[in-house]
Amino acid sequence: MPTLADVARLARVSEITASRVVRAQGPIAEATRLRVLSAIAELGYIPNRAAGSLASAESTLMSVLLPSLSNIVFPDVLRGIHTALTETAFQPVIGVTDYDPLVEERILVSFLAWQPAAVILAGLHHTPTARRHLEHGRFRVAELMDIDGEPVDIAVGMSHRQAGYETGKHLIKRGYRRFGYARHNISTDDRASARYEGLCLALKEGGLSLIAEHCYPGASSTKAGREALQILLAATPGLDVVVFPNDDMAMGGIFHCMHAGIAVKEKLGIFGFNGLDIGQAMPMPLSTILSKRFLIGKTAAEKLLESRERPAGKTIIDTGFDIIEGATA
Amino acid sequence: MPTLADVARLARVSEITASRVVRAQGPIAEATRLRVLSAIAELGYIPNRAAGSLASAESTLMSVLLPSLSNIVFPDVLRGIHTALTETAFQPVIGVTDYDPLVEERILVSFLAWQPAAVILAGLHHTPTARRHLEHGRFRVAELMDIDGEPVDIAVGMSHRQAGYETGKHLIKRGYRRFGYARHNISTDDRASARYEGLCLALKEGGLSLIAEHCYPGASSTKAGREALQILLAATPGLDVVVFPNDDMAMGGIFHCMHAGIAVKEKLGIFGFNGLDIGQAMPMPLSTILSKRFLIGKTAAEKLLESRERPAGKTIIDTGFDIIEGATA
DNA sequence: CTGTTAGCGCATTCAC
DNA sequence: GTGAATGCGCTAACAG
Repeated sequence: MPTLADVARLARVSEITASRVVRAQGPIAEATRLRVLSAIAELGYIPNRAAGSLASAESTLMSVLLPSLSNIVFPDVLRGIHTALTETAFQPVIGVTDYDPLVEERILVSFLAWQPAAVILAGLHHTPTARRHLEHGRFRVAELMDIDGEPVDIAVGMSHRQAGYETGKHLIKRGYRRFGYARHNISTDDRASARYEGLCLALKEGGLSLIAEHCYPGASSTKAGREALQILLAATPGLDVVVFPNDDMAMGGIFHCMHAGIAVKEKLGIFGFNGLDIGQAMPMPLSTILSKRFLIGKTAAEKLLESRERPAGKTIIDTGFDIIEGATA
Repeated sequence: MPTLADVARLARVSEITASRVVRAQGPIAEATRLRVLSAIAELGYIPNRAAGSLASAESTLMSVLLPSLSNIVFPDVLRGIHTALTETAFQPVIGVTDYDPLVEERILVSFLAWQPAAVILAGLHHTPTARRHLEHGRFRVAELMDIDGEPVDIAVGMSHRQAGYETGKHLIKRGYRRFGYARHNISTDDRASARYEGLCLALKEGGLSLIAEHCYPGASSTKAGREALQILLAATPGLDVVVFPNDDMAMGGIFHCMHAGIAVKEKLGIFGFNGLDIGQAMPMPLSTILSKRFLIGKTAAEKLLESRERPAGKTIIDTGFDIIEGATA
C-alpha cells in the first residue's frame, strides 16, 4: 500500500505538503497541488485514516446507536443521518441496542475507542456510566427521538408525551369514549411509555380512562397487533376505539377487523403512531401521528457538523408531529 | 484520556504486558492480569483503536455497503450482520449507495482508508475500479443477495433469476395466462431485473409472454404499486395476474384492488417478492417469495469471521428461497 | 507557500 | 512470563 511518503517522494514535496493537499487544507500553490494530485492518482494512494486519526486525535467516524432495526423507523432515522453525512468526510458506525441500556453502554464504550467526532443515540435515558462518558467526552452528542428531558448536548425529536395527549384529545373530540390499548412487551421503549402516559392524561381530563389493555407477549409487529386486538375484543366487548403504540401494530388491528368483519371507524376506531407510508397507501388510510424520522436524523447530523466543540448551552430541536386524520378513527 | 502507559505504570508492568491483558493474548500470570485489570478499571481506560489499528495494520471495522434503507429489506440484512458481530470485536461501518455503482465505488474507497477487516456489499456488479480494489485488498469480501455470477471471495444469497422463473412456473400452474408486470424506475436494481428475466423465460417456455408492463416513474413504494396497477389495468383490460418486483409494491396492488372492488386472486392474481411480515399478516396473505434476508446477513458475517485470510477458492452460499402460496394468487 | 521536528498510542519482534 | 526497542502513517506546531 502506498503511503503519504511515497506520494511526497513522487511529487517531490515534503510529506506535510502532500498531507495538506489530501486534506485540502492550508495554502498550496496550484502547481504543487496538481503534482501531488497526479502522484496520488498514479500510485492509487488511499490515506490511512487510522494514522490520521491517531495523529490528530480526532476521527471522521460518527457513532450511531439505535434501539432496533426491526421496523422502518430507525432505518429512516439512519437514512436521514446518512443523507446529512453524504458529501462530508464523516462515516457512521452503527450499533443496535435492542432497547437495552446496558447493551447501549457496552457498545458506546467500544465505539469511544475510535475517538468519534460525534455520538448519536436514541432517547435521553442512559446508564449512569454511559451518561458520564457522554458528558465528559470530547465529542458532540445528539440524543434523538425524544425531547422530554435534559440532553447532554443536543436533543432532536418530539414530545411523545404530548403526542399521546393529543391522540387522546383528538379521539375524544371525534366521539370515542370506550378506549382500549394494545401494547407490546418492550418495557424499555420509553417513547411508547410516554405516549401511553400522555394518552391516559388526556382521557383523565375528559373524565375517561382506558377500559381495557392487552400486552402482547412479544416484540412489536403487524401480527402482534392483529392478535392483541383479537384478544382485547374477546375480553372486553363494547370498546369503540383501540390505540396502538405504533403503525405496525395498528395495521395488524385493521387486518383483524377486516378478517372479523368489524367496520373500522364506525364500529371500532383504530389509531397508530408513526405515519408509515404503507398505512397511508391503504384504501382506508390509517389514522395516526406522523413522526418526522428522516428529518430527525438529518437535522441531528447537520447540527452536529456545525461545530466540533460542544457549545456551552444545550440545544433542543422540536421537529414536531402531525395528526393524520386518516379513515380509521 | 488515560493511555496504556498510564495503566502500565499503575499496574507496575510494561506497556506490552498491559496490552496483552487488554487483548487477552499471550501467557500472562493471573496475578499480573488482575493487577492490570484493576488499573484499567480504576483509570477508566478505553483502548485507542486508531493506535491499535495503525500498529497492527488491521482494524476491527467491517465496511457494509447497502443499496438502500428505504424499505425493510436491507435493514434486515444489516440486522443479520449485526447479530453475527455481537460478542465479537467487530463493528459495522455503513454506507448507502442508492443503487449507484459509482457511489458504491466512492464510499468503498473512503472505507478502505480504515483498513477494514472485511467488506460487505450487495450484488456482484461493481465498477472496474471497485472490483480491482476488492480483488487486491488484504481484507475479506462478501457479496450479498445474489449468487448468479463470480464472486471476489464469498457470495451469499439466492438466484434471483431462478426466483423469477419459479414465479412464472408457479403462476402458470395455477392457471394464470394473461400476465402483467409493474416495475419501478431503479434500472440498476440488478436483482429485480434478474427476476424479471427469469419470469419472462418461464412464460416463454409456457408459450406465453407478458402482455402488459408499466414502469412507475419513481422509487419503489406501496403507493407506487397502487398507482402502477391502476394504470396497468386501465391500459390493458383482461389481465388475470400482475407480478410486482417486491412486496411493498404488491401490497399497493392489493390496496388498489380493495379500493376498486376487484376480487383478488379470482379476478386478478397479485404476486410479490420478499415475504415481508406485513404481507403475511393480512387477511389474505400475500402470495410471494420469501427471501432470507436476515440469514444472508448473518451467514455472510459469520463466514467472514472464520478466517482473516482470503482462501484460495471462492465460496458461494445459496440461502435459497421459499414460494409462499398465500391467498392473492 | 513549504519544510523540519516530534510524537500520537499501540503492537510487533525479538531478547531475557 | 515479561520487557526494550522500534516503527506503524500521519499531522500539529512551529520555523522559514
